[in-house]
Amino acid sequence: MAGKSGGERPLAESSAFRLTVLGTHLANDFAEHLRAAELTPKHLGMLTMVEQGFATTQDDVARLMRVSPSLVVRLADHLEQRGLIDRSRDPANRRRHIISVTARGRSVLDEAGSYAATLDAWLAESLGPRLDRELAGALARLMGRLTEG
Amino acid sequence: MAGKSGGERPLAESSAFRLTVLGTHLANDFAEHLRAAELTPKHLGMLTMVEQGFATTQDDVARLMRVSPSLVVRLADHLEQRGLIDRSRDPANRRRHIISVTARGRSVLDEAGSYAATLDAWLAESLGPRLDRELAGALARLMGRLTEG
DNA sequence: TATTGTTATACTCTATAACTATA
DNA sequence: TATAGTTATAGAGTATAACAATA
Repeated sequence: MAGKSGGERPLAESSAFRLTVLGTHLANDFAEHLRAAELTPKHLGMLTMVEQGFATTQDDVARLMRVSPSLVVRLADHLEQRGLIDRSRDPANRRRHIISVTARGRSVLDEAGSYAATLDAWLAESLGPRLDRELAGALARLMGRLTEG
Repeated sequence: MAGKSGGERPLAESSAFRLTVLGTHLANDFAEHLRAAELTPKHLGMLTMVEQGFATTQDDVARLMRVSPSLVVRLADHLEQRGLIDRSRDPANRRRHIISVTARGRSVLDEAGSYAATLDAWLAESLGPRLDRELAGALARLMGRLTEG
């Protein structure tokens, strides 16, 4: 009886597990939508982290998104080639690249936001007004935890 | 002014976008934890869908998880080799493989559930009792939508 | 002719390791 | 000696297409 049916809640009822399932489904939706622009959800994530001011260098992005620095190079190359970000040396520390989102990058974010609104509408329709508002509140809090720590 | 700053909520405040970010982070945590057992989050997802009765054949799994049938073959091979599922022909329709979770499979799910509980604890600690309960309610509803449709 | 599953193949994503340049 | 970024390489994950078996 070593941890056999250990009294805990089953995996399928765990909020963490449910968040991964839902998150994966929605990430698939974003991926399909972004394919036309030759972008992936990770590109969008990086763009957002920079635009929101949570990351200003590639190193920031790597830590925040928990991906390898070499992947950030690829993402940044890709975004820069398409004119969605600018890279400039930090004069204070010439090892760093300071990333900024261009006007075209912001318009990509706007367009993605408008697609996100259609997904949000599906959520709202599934949840009804009260649960939808409660979900939004919880997610806002959790995003804060991710970007702070 | 073609959809420039189109009055919508910014991407970063979309619940759908936040769910993908959170879901990806948590999926990373699951992936790290599962690595020791040579399993991925997708293996766990398949195991759960079968154990919960939402999928009984490989085709069900493919549709429910939105992955290709050929990937399901690989996942099933992997799980079967480790004794976590059984595959048997459906006598009523000999094209189908009926999947069932073995005792060892259930103990893997139990162990994963106990890891999920530690992630849930982090969520609860971040949210406090009320938001945590509200999140759980919203997620339960949304999971229902995924498995029904 | 459509469904279920399988195999062969190729491609995308991502990490690791070795390297450059700054500090 | 440590940090930021890059390059080269290899591995994991996944889809597509062609196929076999059954309905």
